[in-house]
This record gives sequence, C-alpha cells and structure tokens, in this order.
Amino acid sequence: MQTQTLSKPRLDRDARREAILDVAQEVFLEEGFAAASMSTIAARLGGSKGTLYNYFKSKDDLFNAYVEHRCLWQAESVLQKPDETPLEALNRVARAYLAFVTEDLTLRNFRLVVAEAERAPHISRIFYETGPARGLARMAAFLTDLQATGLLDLGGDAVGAAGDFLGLIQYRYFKARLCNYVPALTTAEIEAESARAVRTFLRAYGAPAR
Amino acid sequence: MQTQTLSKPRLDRDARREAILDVAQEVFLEEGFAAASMSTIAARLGGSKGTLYNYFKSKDDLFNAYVEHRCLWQAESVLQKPDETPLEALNRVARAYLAFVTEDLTLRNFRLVVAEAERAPHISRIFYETGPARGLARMAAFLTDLQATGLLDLGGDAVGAAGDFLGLIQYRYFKARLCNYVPALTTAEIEAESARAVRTFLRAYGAPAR
Amino acid sequence: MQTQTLSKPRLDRDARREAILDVAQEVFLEEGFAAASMSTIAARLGGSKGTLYNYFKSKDDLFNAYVEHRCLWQAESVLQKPDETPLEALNRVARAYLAFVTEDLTLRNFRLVVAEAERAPHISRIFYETGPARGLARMAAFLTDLQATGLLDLGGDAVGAAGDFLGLIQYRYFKARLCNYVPALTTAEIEAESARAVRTFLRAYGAPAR
Amino acid sequence: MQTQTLSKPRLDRDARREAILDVAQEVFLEEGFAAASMSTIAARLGGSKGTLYNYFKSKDDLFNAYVEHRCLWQAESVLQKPDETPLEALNRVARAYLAFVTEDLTLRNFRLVVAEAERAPHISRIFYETGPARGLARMAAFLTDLQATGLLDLGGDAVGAAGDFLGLIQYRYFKARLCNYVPALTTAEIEAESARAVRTFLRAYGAPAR
DNA sequence: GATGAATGAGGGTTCATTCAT
DNA sequence: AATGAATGAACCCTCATTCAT
Repeated sequence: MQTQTLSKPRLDRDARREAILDVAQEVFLEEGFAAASMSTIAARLGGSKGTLYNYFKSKDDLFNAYVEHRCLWQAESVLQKPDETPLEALNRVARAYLAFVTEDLTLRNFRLVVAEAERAPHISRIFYETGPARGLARMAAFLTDLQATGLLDLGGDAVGAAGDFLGLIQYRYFKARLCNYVPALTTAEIEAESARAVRTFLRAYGAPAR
Repeated sequence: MQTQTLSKPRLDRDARREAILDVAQEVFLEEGFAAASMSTIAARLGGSKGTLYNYFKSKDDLFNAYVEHRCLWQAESVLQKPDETPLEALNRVARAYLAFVTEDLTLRNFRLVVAEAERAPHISRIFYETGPARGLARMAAFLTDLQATGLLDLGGDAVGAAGDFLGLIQYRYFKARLCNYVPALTTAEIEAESARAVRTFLRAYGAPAR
Repeated sequence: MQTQTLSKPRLDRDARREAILDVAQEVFLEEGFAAASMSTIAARLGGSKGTLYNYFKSKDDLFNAYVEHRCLWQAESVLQKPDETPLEALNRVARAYLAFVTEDLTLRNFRLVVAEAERAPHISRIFYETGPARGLARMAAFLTDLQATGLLDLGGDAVGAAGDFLGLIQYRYFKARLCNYVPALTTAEIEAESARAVRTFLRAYGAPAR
Repeated sequence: MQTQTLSKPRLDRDARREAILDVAQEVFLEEGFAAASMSTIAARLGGSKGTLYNYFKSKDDLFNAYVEHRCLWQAESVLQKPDETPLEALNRVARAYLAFVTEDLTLRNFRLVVAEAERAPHISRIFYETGPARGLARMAAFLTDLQATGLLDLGGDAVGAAGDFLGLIQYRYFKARLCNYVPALTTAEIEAESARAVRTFLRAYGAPAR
C-alpha cells in the first residue's frame, strides 16, 4: 500500500520525464541542438518552461539525457538467426544493417550528435561506444559464428573482417544519405547493394571450397 | 594604368573578403553554424559588424560562401602516380585517402556541413557532390587505370569497386574520428590500416596471377 | 474562492498590459511609430524588453493594440441634450466637437495613425470607422432629431447636412492645429468659431420661420 | 565663355540635386521619414551615400529641402477664370479643389509632413503656410471677386466664407481618403460632391436674387 | 566632386534561466 | 510539483554618418 502510494507519483514523474524526452527528440532532430529552444519544447509539451527545468536542470542536461537514453544505436536485435543457411544469414544481416544505417531517424540522430562533437566530445563518444562500436563487436561475434559453419575464413582477425564487412555495406549510401544527396533507399536498392557487398566480402573472406 | 588605379581597392576588398572567410572558418568550425555569432566573427576580425555585412549580406550568405569556397573536399591531387609499381600506387593512394579523411580539418568541415543538412539541404548536397562524389569518381578512374596494368580485375564495375575500396579504407576510423572517439591517427596507424584495406581489397579484386 | 486565487495574477497581468499601453502611447505619440523604439518603451516602463515581448509579440502588435484599444475616437458622449433649446443644443454640440477635434491628444493620435496609413492601411481604416465615420453618423442622427423640433430642414439628406456641419465647424482650425500652426484653442476661440459655423449652417439649413 | 565654363558644373550640380530630391520624394512618400533610409535613396539614385552627403548634410537636411522645395501645396493655378458665368466658375473651382485635395500625391505629402509635426514643427508650419493658408487666402480673394458679380454676399468676412466653402467641399472625403477608407474619387464623385457643396454654400452665401 | 568601405550605436527579437506564487 | 512572468544578455541586422582615396 505504502509502495503503491509512493509509486504513483514516482511513475507520474517518470512518465513526464519520458514525455519531455519525446518532445525534446522531435525538436532536437528538427532544429539541431543550438537552434532548438526550451520554449519550443515547453510549448509542444503543453507545459511551462518552469516544469521543464524541474526535470532537467539545463538545456545541456536535457540534451545529454536525450542522447544517453534515446539516441542509442540499437543494434541489438540485428544479429539473430533462426534457421537459414549461413549465406542467407549473412545476406539478411547485411540488409538489416544497411536499412538501419540509412534510415531517417538514424541519420538525424547521427547528424545531431556529430554536430556537437566539437563542443560536447563526451556525448559523441558515448554515442560512438553504444552505437558503432557495439555494432562492430557484435558483427565480429556474428562472423566468428559464421566462420564455424565453414562459410568464412576470417584469418584470425574477426574485428578487422567485421569492419571490412560494414565498410563494404555502407560506403555507397551512408554519406550520400547523410548529406541528403539521395532519398531514402527502396527495398530493391537495399537488396541490391547489400548483395553486392556480400559478394565482395565473400571473395575476400570466403573459405576456399574445401 | 587605369587598371592599376582600380586594382588597388579591388585587391583590398578581395583580401578583406578572404580574411573574413578565414575568421568565419575558425568560428564556424569551433561553434557550428547556429552557435556561431556574427559579433564573434567581427570581433576576431578586428572590425565592426557593419563591415561584415558589407561583404556578406547575412549569416547564411557567409556560411554558403564558406562552404562553397573553402570547405570543398579537395580530392584533386590524390590520384596521380609518378613511377612506382601498381601495388605501391594503390598503397599510396589508400594512405593518402585515409590520412585526408581522418584529418582534423576534414572532419570538422564534415561535421559543420552535416549538422545543417536538415535545414540547409542544398549546402550539404553541394558538399557531397564536390567532395565524396568526386572522390569516388576519381578513385574509379584510378582503379580502371590500375586494371590496365593487370593488377586488378574490377569485374566491369569500376565505381562499385571504388566504393568498396573506399569503404574498406575508412570504416575503421572515420566514424570513430568523427565522434572524437580516437585521437588523430599516427603515421603508423595510417600505414597499418591502409595496408590492411589494400590486402582485403586485393583478395576481392586482385587479378588472378596470369 | 478559486476565482479569487486566479484573479490575482489575472489582474496583475491585465494591469501590466495597461501600463505598457500607457507607456506605448506616450512614446508612440512623441516619436511616431517608426521612430519609437521598444527599448525606450521598456526603459520607461522600468522593465525589460523581454517582458514587453511577453505581452505583445511584436512592435506591430503593440501598435495595433494601442490603436484599437486606446486611440479610438470616443465621440460617444457628444450628442446628448438635457433641457435646452434646439439652438442651444446645436451650439453646444458644435463647441464640443470643435474642442475635441482640436484637442492635443486627438491631433497626436490622428498624426500617428495617418502617418502609417500607407504601410498599415487596415489600421487607419479601423481608426476612420470608429472615429470620423461614427461621429458623422451620430451627427446625422442628432440633426434629424433637431429637424423634428422645426429648427432645421435637412432636405432629405441628413448625412450630407451632418458632413456640411462638421466641415463648417472644423475647417478653420483642424489642419492648422494638425500642422502646429496655431496653439491650442482658447474657450473664447472655440465659442466664436463654433458660433460662426452654426450661423452659416442655419443660413443653409435653417427651416424658414413658418 | 567664362560664364559657360562655370555654369556647366553649376548646372550639373543643380541637376544632381534635383535628381536626389526626386528620389527622396519617392522614398519618403513610400516609407515615411523615419523608415526611409539614406542607403535606399542612394541606391535608387545609382550613386553613393557619400555623394548624397555632399549635397545634403544630413537626412534631416534632405527632408527639409524636400518639404520646402517639393512638397508645397501648389494651389496657384486653381483660381483663374476665363469666360464663364460666376456660378460656373464657382463650380469649377470647387471641383478643382476637391480633386486636388483628394489626389494621391497630395495626401501622401500631407501624411508625410503631418507625421513629423511633433518632432519637426517648423516643417509642418512651413507646409501649412505655403499650402492651406495660401489656398484659403486665394479662395477669399476669388470669392471677393465673385461677390462683385452679384452672385454672393459674403457679409464682410471673405476669409470666413472661404473657410466655410473649403470646409463644405472637402469634409466628406478628405479624412476618409487620408485614412485610406475610400479609393481615389471618380470624376462623377467629384462632380456630385462639389456640386452639393456649392449648393449648400449658395444657400448660406448666395446674394438675394436682385 | 565622387566614391564606397568602415563604423558603432541602436534597431527588433529570442533565449536560457530564475523565482515568487 | 507546476506555473508563467520577469529578466537581461545576446542574437542578427540596419542605419546615418564619416573619411581616405
């Protein structure tokens, strides 16, 4: 009972916090950190600026909270494999990665964080660690698994191979999308480009057919 | 003579313009577009804000001028080869590219432009065209030349191969540097990483020994 | 009770708004719209510019508010008559109108609004409607009443007669006052000029002594 | 010869001055004094701001020069009469006056001058003297002439009668036009309104038939 | 006499932040 | 805990004016 009495406001407070982060995300992504205004955020929230400052003690604080809690590169679910051939798995993962990395939200978050890299280096560092770095590690683990199936020969450097794989997959479109040079990729484009990357990758890392 | 009479102020004006762009570069790179202030630029210039506005009619105008005149990705000199073996050329180019792409100024310009990609898409587009896009095209031409020496077999898709090459070279460090996750690369690191990329690339694209 | 709790700040806010309009009036009348500065208004108010902008979202908004709420031509009370002869009523009304129209505040507001007629036509139009137009209509009604007493014969065009009456009353002094050519009218001057206008008016519109 | 040598630049200088006043007129009438900018004037002139200041030592000076030299109420040509009946003359003059007084240029000049009446009283005073005051005097003289034809009986106060006449003519439209409440008058409207004014005037000031 | 670059004060406006309620 | 009025510094930009050329 006591628990419940206490948990109610606690939950409310947390819910409010999340709501603020939702709005902050919108505004930061639309305007960038510097151009975003606390007034705008408060207004969209339907609350007052004072309330905002009850939850986050400054604009910087809010930004940090957003990056740390919301803007993580959720590479988690990418690397499972149900029942498929190793090659199918490789292709599926390549597609998933390319799709994720060229997706609008990913790019906007990337721009947001990178924009502040000079003034808030620790933020971009956190971002890199929880995002690309973790993705690379997982990819290395995944490729190691795949090596066990006999599909690949990583030559003892799984991380190197993983980097090569990711580099092959994304080079063609990542920067172009980041710079708004091309529109969102179609499924067909993702299919084609990731297939191409896999082929190249296999030429470099495929195990010699015994 | 008349020319001379006229050229005096003309030169002064141009010199001043360049000086402004120099200072603008500093400030934009340090603060980002939104956070940079015309007052700061004027102050560092030792002039008045009014003067600034005599040369550039708005902050946007100044920013555009900076991006278009100063922040181009000068990939030009990268792709020549004097007298060296094709393999040496490939390695040299890989090193040069990696060095350029992880260099401080390059990264800061990249951040600056990408940060504004949402609000000023045409700027990032110009940037992409004159930078990465051109670099890719030149790399494709270079690889085609190298193919003629018998070192490579591009399989009919020079641009695809060029993209793969560039992807292999930079994946490991580009994002990491962009996010301030690692310090500037040492010569040794450049050497090692580019060599690694070349090896992988040759496994995928090397022509079968006659 | 709740009402009271809420009404406190409400009243404060309204009072502040009025105070701002008071100061804005001063400054606008002294300087004109274009030359008036929000800084001056804020300074005289003893507040900050930020506060000003919490009440009025722009200088234009403040100006509109002033014109619409403060600078209306309150011709209302002019046209009553207690117990007096029709001729006395006519004279009294003539005096009141002339006094009002040559009064300092009236003239300054007129200058202020007319000055912006080119750039803010809707403002001067509102001003005309609530001021001169309404005054004319009331005068027509008043003269119609007077006609019923047998004093006047408006010949079926009450509005025309009202215009003539007002024209006769004010021509001599209105423009002159507007241009600062003559100082504020003395009671004697008002008396004399309005009497003159009434005499002329009666020669044109007086009903023939049966 | 010497004269000619000297007069050439002299003429040029005067011509330039006039050209400046032409442009100043445009800009002042469009923007009002405070909002008009010397830069705009210089730009439209095709010259430099420095040159402007060679001819007029300040913005105020330019404004004064404009009002004094250009913005006079040219009531001159109004009061001639060729061969027409006195009544025709009266009507013609009424029409001319109403047309002039409701004409766009007249109104814009009036607004311009009146707007500055508070801060530059001497300017509006000059304007009044050379404009309305002179017009009134001429009208008085004209009516006196007409009295000699037996058409009118001014009752010994020609100026009073002239004021009444002018008041009758313009009341209906002058303020309305000044406030942009009605568009420019058509010939028919001028005709009708001035005829109405003349009829009223004659009822008040017409000499008893024979 | 003409130029136009330079100036610096000041324009309107926005903002992150504070604090009494 | 929530409000929203108040602040004042800083924003981008414009201006009348000066002065070396």
